[in-house]
Amino acid sequence: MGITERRERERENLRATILEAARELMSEGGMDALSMRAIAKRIEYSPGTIYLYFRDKDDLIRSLVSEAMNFLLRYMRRALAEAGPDATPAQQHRATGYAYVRFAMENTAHFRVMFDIPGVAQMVDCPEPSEHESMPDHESFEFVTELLRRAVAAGELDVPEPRHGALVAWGLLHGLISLYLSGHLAHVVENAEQFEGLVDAAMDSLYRGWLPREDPFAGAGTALVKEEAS
Amino acid sequence: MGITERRERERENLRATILEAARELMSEGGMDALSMRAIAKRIEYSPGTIYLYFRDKDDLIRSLVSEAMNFLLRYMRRALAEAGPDATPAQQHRATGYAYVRFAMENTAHFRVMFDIPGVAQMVDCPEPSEHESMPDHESFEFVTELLRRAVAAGELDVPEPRHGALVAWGLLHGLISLYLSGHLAHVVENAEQFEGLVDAAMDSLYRGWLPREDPFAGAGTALVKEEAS
DNA sequence: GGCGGTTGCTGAACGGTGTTAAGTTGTTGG
DNA sequence: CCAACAACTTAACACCGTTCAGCAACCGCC
Repeated sequence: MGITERRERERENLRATILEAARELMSEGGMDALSMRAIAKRIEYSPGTIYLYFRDKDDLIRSLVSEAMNFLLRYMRRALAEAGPDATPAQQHRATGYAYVRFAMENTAHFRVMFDIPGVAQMVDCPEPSEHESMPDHESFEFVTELLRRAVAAGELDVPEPRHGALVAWGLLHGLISLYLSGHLAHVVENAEQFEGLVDAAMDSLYRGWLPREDPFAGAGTALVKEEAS
Repeated sequence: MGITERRERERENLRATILEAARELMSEGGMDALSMRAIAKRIEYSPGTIYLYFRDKDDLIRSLVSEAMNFLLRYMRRALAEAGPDATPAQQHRATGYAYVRFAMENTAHFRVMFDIPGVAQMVDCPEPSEHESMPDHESFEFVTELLRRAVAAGELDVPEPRHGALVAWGLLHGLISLYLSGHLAHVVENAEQFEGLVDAAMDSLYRGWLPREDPFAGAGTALVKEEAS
């Protein structure tokens, strides 16, 4: 059965080659440069060949996103490892946040294909059953939530609802990155360093809101800024 | 000179008609449905005609974005008016935040064209000199910053750097909306009401971090969660 | 009144896109 | 040895943004 195995291997090989070419094109020229014909030309195959390995362009992008998700996960794991074994849960959470930002800065094209394309989330979430391994999208999210939960258990933070808290932190960083990458902050933050400062300030604001209070009555102050009219 | 004026009026009229058709197509079928040919068919003109009123598809989109920006601004002004004349600055700030979210929910297509398309910010920022009235993009941003500054002046909030603070609030809401609209929160927040709850929680976290503290030493706790290794 | 020039618009074309179906190889198994 | 199959190509289809020659209808002017 060595022959059929070699066939299988070669088949997987071409599939990987296609994905690699797609990844390169995306990184080099953005999403516009990612066309089926361009991929075909780069790997020196006919455009039709790609459709023997991917049902769709969407299918191909789905694989690209899945790849990028795993890549992001590695960023976060590495940040966790670099934070050291005696880092507190809150420190670990902050480290994963920075990893998210760093991933977006160092792999802008991947970040964009993950989050800019409408409907890509549904695509990755529900592939045809057993098509490919499911995405680590909310796997990593659950992981971050767990960090927050541990920080609460340790008395380090006071997050009313860790699930919400994780979402808030994610949204905060994601929004800042998104606005920065799309150029809407061009008039406010001029370069990457300034943006890092902004991220720092954002995290400070967030964690300061989550600090446990000695004064048991201090929490009531929140109502101050709550809107009364719906 | 009534004739040339009528000509001018008719010209502007067709321009407006084109924009209206584009707006409708965008709202109905998303960004994919917004093609020059589809616009032409809808207004019953030849595709080439559009190029007599807009240099580019980008130019057309730029106008669409400019429109949407003004629309968003109206949302925020209205929210401010509805908040009442005796609303505190912080309450006003929160109201504009909700207006931002409401705008995104009720005009998803407009929101997308404003923020999803790469490079649209630069397009709107620097149109050819005196092409059209400049965008209210960071006009509204400056306005929100001012609200925050006033809240600080009134002793209602303690925001170290209002400019950063406004960005953080913007990023937080924008990120949550962006993630929600792209479907990445589908597994965590199931419907619009849950999302509103999430927005509430996010705002609570944010403002809680900005509450002024009686205890002058409490602020030092922020360092607790700051990462030491770079 | 007729005429040159301008204006507003058309329709076809060009090169690009994703996608598919028929056709062409080369290999393999009975 | 030949039928079946797999991998791949080729050519087409329908769409896209964009351009440009041409064509009526109208303008001011002689």
